[in-house]
Amino acid sequence: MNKEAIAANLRSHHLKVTPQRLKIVESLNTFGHLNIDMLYQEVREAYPNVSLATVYKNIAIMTDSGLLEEVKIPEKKSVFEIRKEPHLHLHCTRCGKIEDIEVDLEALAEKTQNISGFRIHHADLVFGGICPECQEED
Amino acid sequence: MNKEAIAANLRSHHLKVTPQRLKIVESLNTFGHLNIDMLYQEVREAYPNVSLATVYKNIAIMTDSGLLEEVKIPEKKSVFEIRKEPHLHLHCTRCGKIEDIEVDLEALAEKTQNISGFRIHHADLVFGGICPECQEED
DNA sequence: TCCACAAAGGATAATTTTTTTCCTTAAATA
DNA sequence: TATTTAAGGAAAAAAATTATCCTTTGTGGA
Repeated sequence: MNKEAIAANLRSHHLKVTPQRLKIVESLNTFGHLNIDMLYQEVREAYPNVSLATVYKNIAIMTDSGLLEEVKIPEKKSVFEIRKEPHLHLHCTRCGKIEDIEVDLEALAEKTQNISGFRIHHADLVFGGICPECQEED
Repeated sequence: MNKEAIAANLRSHHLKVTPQRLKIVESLNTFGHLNIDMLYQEVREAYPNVSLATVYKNIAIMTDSGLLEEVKIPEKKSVFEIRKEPHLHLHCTRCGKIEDIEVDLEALAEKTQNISGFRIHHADLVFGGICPECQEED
Protein backbone atom coordinates (compact mmCIF):
# COMPACT_ATOMS: atom_id res chain seq x y z
CA MET A 1 0.00 0.00 0.00
CA ASN A 2 1.61 3.23 -1.16
CA LYS A 3 1.15 6.75 0.14
CA GLU A 4 -1.69 7.56 -2.24
CA ALA A 5 -3.55 4.40 -1.35
CA ILE A 6 -3.19 5.26 2.30
CA ALA A 7 -4.49 8.76 1.64
CA ALA A 8 -7.44 7.29 -0.21
CA ASN A 9 -8.07 4.97 2.71
CA LEU A 10 -8.15 7.93 5.06
CA ARG A 11 -10.49 9.87 2.79
CA SER A 12 -12.82 6.91 2.48
CA HIS A 13 -13.21 7.09 6.23
CA HIS A 14 -13.93 10.83 6.08
CA LEU A 15 -10.68 11.73 7.71
CA LYS A 16 -8.50 14.59 6.62
CA VAL A 17 -5.18 13.60 5.18
CA THR A 18 -2.42 15.04 7.33
CA PRO A 19 1.27 14.18 7.31
CA GLN A 20 1.04 12.80 10.84
CA ARG A 21 -1.79 10.50 9.92
CA LEU A 22 -0.06 9.33 6.81
CA LYS A 23 2.99 8.48 8.85
CA ILE A 24 0.97 6.57 11.43
CA VAL A 25 -0.76 4.46 8.83
CA GLU A 26 2.42 3.98 6.82
CA SER A 27 4.17 2.73 9.92
CA LEU A 28 1.41 0.26 10.60
CA ASN A 29 1.50 -0.77 6.98
CA THR A 30 5.21 -1.43 7.25
CA PHE A 31 5.42 -3.06 10.65
CA GLY A 32 2.00 -4.61 10.97
CA HIS A 33 1.40 -4.15 14.67
CA LEU A 34 2.60 -1.28 16.83
CA ASN A 35 1.66 0.02 20.24
CA ILE A 36 1.25 3.68 21.16
CA ASP A 37 4.86 4.16 22.19
CA MET A 38 6.22 2.59 19.05
CA LEU A 39 3.91 4.69 16.92
CA TYR A 40 4.96 7.84 18.73
CA GLN A 41 8.59 6.95 18.13
CA GLU A 42 7.95 6.27 14.46
CA VAL A 43 6.06 9.47 13.84
CA ARG A 44 8.63 11.47 15.75
CA GLU A 45 11.36 10.34 13.40
CA ALA A 46 9.59 12.09 10.57
CA TYR A 47 8.06 14.91 12.62
CA PRO A 48 10.16 15.55 15.72
CA ASN A 49 7.67 18.05 17.13
CA VAL A 50 4.69 15.78 16.96
CA SER A 51 2.75 15.67 20.18
CA LEU A 52 1.98 12.41 21.92
CA ALA A 53 -1.58 13.70 22.19
CA THR A 54 -1.75 13.80 18.41
CA VAL A 55 -0.89 10.13 18.27
CA TYR A 56 -3.51 9.30 20.86
CA LYS A 57 -6.16 11.42 19.19
CA ASN A 58 -5.48 9.90 15.82
CA ILE A 59 -5.44 6.35 17.02
CA ALA A 60 -8.77 7.02 18.69
CA ILE A 61 -10.40 8.61 15.68
CA MET A 62 -9.01 6.08 13.23
CA THR A 63 -10.09 3.21 15.43
CA ASP A 64 -13.56 4.67 15.86
CA SER A 65 -13.91 5.17 12.14
CA GLY A 66 -12.95 1.58 11.47
CA LEU A 67 -9.71 2.27 9.65
CA LEU A 68 -7.64 0.77 12.44
CA GLU A 69 -8.26 -1.92 14.97
CA GLU A 70 -6.94 -2.48 18.46
CA VAL A 71 -5.51 -5.90 19.23
CA LYS A 72 -5.33 -6.95 22.85
CA ILE A 73 -2.57 -9.42 23.55
CA PRO A 74 -2.22 -11.18 26.91
CA GLU A 75 0.44 -9.62 29.13
CA LYS A 76 1.24 -6.92 26.59
CA LYS A 77 0.23 -3.39 25.74
CA SER A 78 -2.40 -3.18 23.05
CA VAL A 79 -1.15 -2.92 19.51
CA PHE A 80 -2.93 -1.42 16.54
CA GLU A 81 -3.25 -2.64 12.99
CA ILE A 82 -4.88 -1.60 9.77
CA ARG A 83 -8.32 -3.18 9.56
CA LYS A 84 -8.60 -5.87 6.96
CA GLU A 85 -10.16 -9.27 6.43
CA PRO A 86 -10.90 -11.19 9.63
CA HIS A 87 -7.87 -13.07 10.81
CA LEU A 88 -6.33 -14.32 13.98
CA HIS A 89 -3.08 -13.48 15.69
CA LEU A 90 -0.01 -15.46 16.56
CA HIS A 91 2.03 -14.10 19.39
CA CYS A 92 5.53 -15.33 20.04
CA THR A 93 5.93 -15.24 23.78
CA ARG A 94 9.69 -15.40 23.43
CA CYS A 95 10.52 -12.57 21.01
CA GLY A 96 7.21 -10.75 21.17
CA LYS A 97 6.51 -10.79 17.46
CA ILE A 98 2.91 -10.74 16.31
CA GLU A 99 1.75 -12.28 13.06
CA ASP A 100 -1.54 -12.42 11.23
CA ILE A 101 -2.87 -15.61 9.84
CA GLU A 102 -6.08 -16.32 8.02
CA VAL A 103 -7.84 -19.32 9.42
CA ASP A 104 -11.52 -19.83 8.97
CA LEU A 105 -13.39 -19.72 12.25
CA GLU A 106 -16.86 -20.02 10.76
CA ALA A 107 -17.38 -23.63 11.78
CA LEU A 108 -16.20 -22.97 15.30
CA ALA A 109 -18.36 -19.87 15.62
CA GLU A 110 -21.33 -21.78 14.30
CA LYS A 111 -20.81 -24.56 16.77
CA THR A 112 -20.35 -22.16 19.66
CA GLN A 113 -23.44 -20.27 18.59
CA ASN A 114 -25.50 -23.44 18.67
CA ILE A 115 -24.25 -24.49 22.06
CA SER A 116 -24.54 -21.09 23.69
CA GLY A 117 -27.48 -19.43 22.04
CA PHE A 118 -25.40 -16.31 21.43
CA ARG A 119 -25.70 -14.71 18.03
CA ILE A 120 -22.01 -14.36 17.30
CA HIS A 121 -20.79 -11.58 15.07
CA HIS A 122 -17.08 -11.49 15.58
CA ALA A 123 -14.16 -13.39 17.00
CA ASP A 124 -10.89 -12.33 18.53
CA LEU A 125 -8.37 -15.08 18.76
CA VAL A 126 -4.76 -14.91 19.84
CA PHE A 127 -2.60 -17.99 19.86
CA GLY A 128 0.43 -17.76 22.09
CA GLY A 129 3.47 -19.82 21.21
CA ILE A 130 7.02 -19.91 19.99
CA CYS A 131 7.74 -18.75 16.46
CA PRO A 132 9.89 -20.79 14.06
CA GLU A 133 12.91 -18.50 14.49
CA CYS A 134 12.84 -18.73 18.26
CA GLN A 135 12.43 -22.49 18.11
CA GLU A 136 15.81 -22.77 16.41
CA GLU A 137 17.47 -21.23 19.41
CA ASP A 138 16.50 -24.15 21.63
CA MET B 1 -16.32 -23.30 46.10
CA ASN B 2 -16.68 -22.43 49.79
CA LYS B 3 -14.49 -20.26 51.94
CA GLU B 4 -12.25 -23.11 53.07
CA ALA B 5 -11.71 -24.30 49.51
CA ILE B 6 -10.75 -20.79 48.52
CA ALA B 7 -8.32 -20.57 51.42
CA ALA B 8 -6.82 -23.87 50.36
CA ASN B 9 -6.50 -22.56 46.83
CA LEU B 10 -4.61 -19.53 48.12
CA ARG B 11 -2.32 -21.69 50.25
CA SER B 12 -1.59 -23.99 47.35
CA HIS B 13 -0.25 -20.95 45.54
CA HIS B 14 1.91 -20.01 48.53
CA LEU B 15 -0.15 -16.97 49.32
CA LYS B 16 -1.15 -15.95 52.80
CA VAL B 17 -4.83 -16.16 53.49
CA THR B 18 -6.12 -12.72 54.38
CA PRO B 19 -9.71 -11.52 54.63
CA GLN B 20 -9.22 -9.16 51.70
CA ARG B 21 -7.91 -11.94 49.49
CA LEU B 22 -10.69 -14.26 50.49
CA LYS B 23 -13.20 -11.61 49.57
CA ILE B 24 -11.59 -10.98 46.19
CA VAL B 25 -11.60 -14.64 45.27
CA GLU B 26 -15.08 -15.18 46.67
CA SER B 27 -16.36 -12.31 44.56
CA LEU B 28 -14.82 -13.79 41.46
CA ASN B 29 -16.21 -17.15 42.39
CA THR B 30 -19.68 -15.63 42.68
CA PHE B 31 -19.68 -13.31 39.70
CA GLY B 32 -17.26 -15.03 37.36
CA HIS B 33 -15.63 -11.99 35.80
CA LEU B 34 -14.94 -8.64 37.44
CA ASN B 35 -12.74 -5.72 36.61
CA ILE B 36 -10.64 -3.78 39.10
CA ASP B 37 -13.33 -1.26 39.93
CA MET B 38 -15.95 -3.90 40.51
CA LEU B 39 -13.58 -5.85 42.71
CA TYR B 40 -12.74 -2.77 44.71
CA GLN B 41 -16.43 -2.08 45.21
CA GLU B 42 -17.06 -5.66 46.28
CA VAL B 43 -14.23 -5.79 48.74
CA ARG B 44 -15.17 -2.43 50.14
CA GLU B 45 -18.61 -3.67 51.05
CA ALA B 46 -17.03 -6.12 53.45
CA TYR B 47 -14.01 -4.00 54.38
CA PRO B 48 -14.81 -0.31 53.94
CA ASN B 49 -11.25 0.76 54.69
CA VAL B 50 -9.62 -1.45 52.11
CA SER B 51 -7.15 0.40 49.93
CA LEU B 52 -7.40 0.34 46.18
CA ALA B 53 -3.70 -0.43 46.21
CA THR B 54 -4.44 -3.61 48.10
CA VAL B 55 -6.76 -4.72 45.36
CA TYR B 56 -4.16 -3.94 42.71
CA LYS B 57 -1.39 -5.65 44.63
CA ASN B 58 -3.46 -8.74 45.19
CA ILE B 59 -4.68 -9.02 41.66
CA ALA B 60 -1.08 -8.75 40.53
CA ILE B 61 0.27 -11.36 42.90
CA MET B 62 -2.60 -13.74 42.34
CA THR B 63 -2.31 -13.41 38.61
CA ASP B 64 1.43 -13.94 38.72
CA SER B 65 1.02 -17.01 40.87
CA GLY B 66 -1.48 -18.48 38.45
CA LEU B 67 -4.47 -18.42 40.75
CA LEU B 68 -6.22 -15.80 38.67
CA GLU B 69 -6.17 -14.91 35.03
CA GLU B 70 -6.69 -11.65 33.19
CA VAL B 71 -9.16 -11.65 30.33
CA LYS B 72 -8.84 -8.93 27.74
CA ILE B 73 -12.10 -8.09 26.05
CA PRO B 74 -12.25 -5.79 23.02
CA GLU B 75 -13.38 -2.26 23.91
CA LYS B 76 -13.63 -3.08 27.60
CA LYS B 77 -11.52 -2.93 30.71
CA SER B 78 -9.82 -6.20 31.53
CA VAL B 79 -11.67 -8.55 33.79
CA PHE B 80 -10.24 -11.22 36.04
CA GLU B 81 -11.35 -14.76 36.68
CA ILE B 82 -10.29 -17.75 38.71
CA ARG B 83 -8.01 -19.90 36.61
CA LYS B 84 -9.53 -23.19 35.55
CA GLU B 85 -9.71 -25.50 32.57
CA PRO B 86 -9.03 -23.83 29.22
CA HIS B 87 -12.16 -22.27 27.85
CA LEU B 88 -13.22 -19.44 25.65
CA HIS B 89 -15.30 -16.36 26.35
CA LEU B 90 -18.56 -15.09 25.02
CA HIS B 91 -19.09 -11.38 25.31
CA CYS B 92 -22.50 -9.85 24.85
CA THR B 93 -21.86 -6.51 23.21
CA ARG B 94 -25.31 -5.35 24.20
CA CYS B 95 -25.51 -6.00 27.95
CA GLY B 96 -21.81 -6.56 28.56
CA LYS B 97 -22.15 -9.96 30.16
CA ILE B 98 -19.26 -12.40 29.84
CA GLU B 99 -19.70 -16.14 29.84
CA ASP B 100 -17.33 -19.07 29.79
CA ILE B 101 -17.82 -21.96 27.44
CA GLU B 102 -15.75 -25.05 26.91
CA VAL B 103 -15.09 -25.67 23.27
CA ASP B 104 -12.19 -27.73 22.13
CA LEU B 105 -9.66 -25.71 20.18
CA GLU B 106 -7.12 -28.49 19.77
CA ALA B 107 -7.89 -29.16 16.13
CA LEU B 108 -7.76 -25.49 15.27
CA ALA B 109 -4.52 -24.98 17.16
CA GLU B 110 -3.04 -28.00 15.45
CA LYS B 111 -4.02 -26.71 12.04
CA THR B 112 -2.70 -23.25 12.78
CA GLN B 113 0.51 -24.71 14.09
CA ASN B 114 1.04 -26.64 10.89
CA ILE B 115 0.37 -23.66 8.68
CA SER B 116 2.43 -21.19 10.65
CA GLY B 117 5.27 -23.17 12.11
CA PHE B 118 4.58 -21.71 15.54
CA ARG B 119 4.64 -24.12 18.46
CA ILE B 120 1.36 -23.09 20.04
CA HIS B 121 0.87 -23.44 23.76
CA HIS B 122 -2.22 -21.48 24.53
CA ALA B 123 -5.21 -19.78 22.98
CA ASP B 124 -7.26 -16.77 23.95
CA LEU B 125 -10.54 -16.53 22.17
CA VAL B 126 -13.36 -14.10 22.70
CA PHE B 127 -16.50 -14.29 20.66
CA GLY B 128 -18.51 -11.10 20.54
CA GLY B 129 -22.22 -11.32 19.98
CA ILE B 130 -25.69 -10.94 21.41
CA CYS B 131 -26.73 -13.18 24.26
CA PRO B 132 -30.06 -15.05 24.25
CA GLU B 133 -31.67 -12.63 26.73
CA CYS B 134 -30.74 -9.57 24.69
CA GLN B 135 -31.96 -11.23 21.51
CA GLU B 136 -35.46 -11.36 22.95
CA GLU B 137 -35.54 -7.61 23.19
CA ASP B 138 -35.32 -7.21 19.44
C1' DT C 1 -6.86 29.16 -7.60
C1' DC C 2 -8.19 31.25 -3.49
C1' DC C 3 -11.18 31.79 0.74
C1' DA C 4 -13.54 30.53 4.58
C1' DC C 5 -14.42 27.20 7.76
C1' DA C 6 -14.08 23.15 10.12
C1' DA C 7 -10.99 20.19 11.69
C1' DA C 8 -6.29 18.87 13.22
C1' DG C 9 -1.90 19.84 15.47
C1' DG C 10 1.02 21.30 19.43
C1' DA C 11 1.77 22.43 24.14
C1' DT C 12 0.22 21.87 28.33
C1' DA C 13 -2.83 20.85 32.01
C1' DA C 14 -5.95 17.80 33.98
C1' DT C 15 -7.63 13.31 34.79
C1' DT C 16 -7.38 8.55 35.33
C1' DT C 17 -5.02 4.43 36.19
C1' DT C 18 -1.45 1.90 38.21
C1' DT C 19 2.64 1.35 41.05
C1' DT C 20 5.61 2.44 44.81
C1' DT C 21 6.88 3.78 49.42
C1' DC C 22 6.83 3.49 54.17
C1' DC C 23 5.13 2.40 58.28
C1' DT C 24 1.77 -0.49 60.91
C1' DT C 25 -0.65 -4.77 61.42
C1' DA C 26 -1.55 -9.49 60.94
C1' DA C 27 -0.62 -14.38 59.27
C1' DA C 28 2.26 -18.40 59.52
C1' DT C 29 5.81 -21.30 61.45
C1' DA C 30 8.49 -23.23 64.91
C1' DT D 1 3.19 -17.79 72.12
C1' DA D 2 7.13 -15.35 70.01
C1' DT D 3 9.37 -14.31 65.88
C1' DT D 4 9.63 -13.44 61.07
C1' DT D 5 7.87 -12.21 57.04
C1' DA D 6 4.51 -10.79 54.29
C1' DA D 7 0.29 -7.98 53.71
C1' DG D 8 -2.56 -3.90 54.48
C1' DG D 9 -3.47 1.15 54.54
C1' DA D 10 -2.54 5.83 53.35
C1' DA D 11 -0.39 8.67 50.58
C1' DA D 12 2.71 9.99 47.08
C1' DA D 13 4.65 9.10 42.74
C1' DA D 14 4.65 7.54 38.22
C1' DA D 15 2.53 6.24 34.00
C1' DA D 16 -1.10 6.43 30.75
C1' DT D 17 -4.78 8.79 28.69
C1' DT D 18 -7.81 12.63 27.77
C1' DA D 19 -9.15 17.45 27.61
C1' DT D 20 -8.30 22.36 26.78
C1' DC D 21 -7.01 26.21 24.24
C1' DC D 22 -5.04 28.50 20.79
C1' DT D 23 -2.64 28.26 16.22
C1' DT D 24 -2.20 26.09 11.88
C1' DT D 25 -3.65 23.47 7.96
C1' DG D 26 -6.56 20.69 4.78
C1' DT D 27 -10.55 20.85 1.89
C1' DG D 28 -14.72 22.03 -0.67
C1' DG D 29 -17.01 25.59 -2.79
C1' DA D 30 -16.90 30.24 -4.85
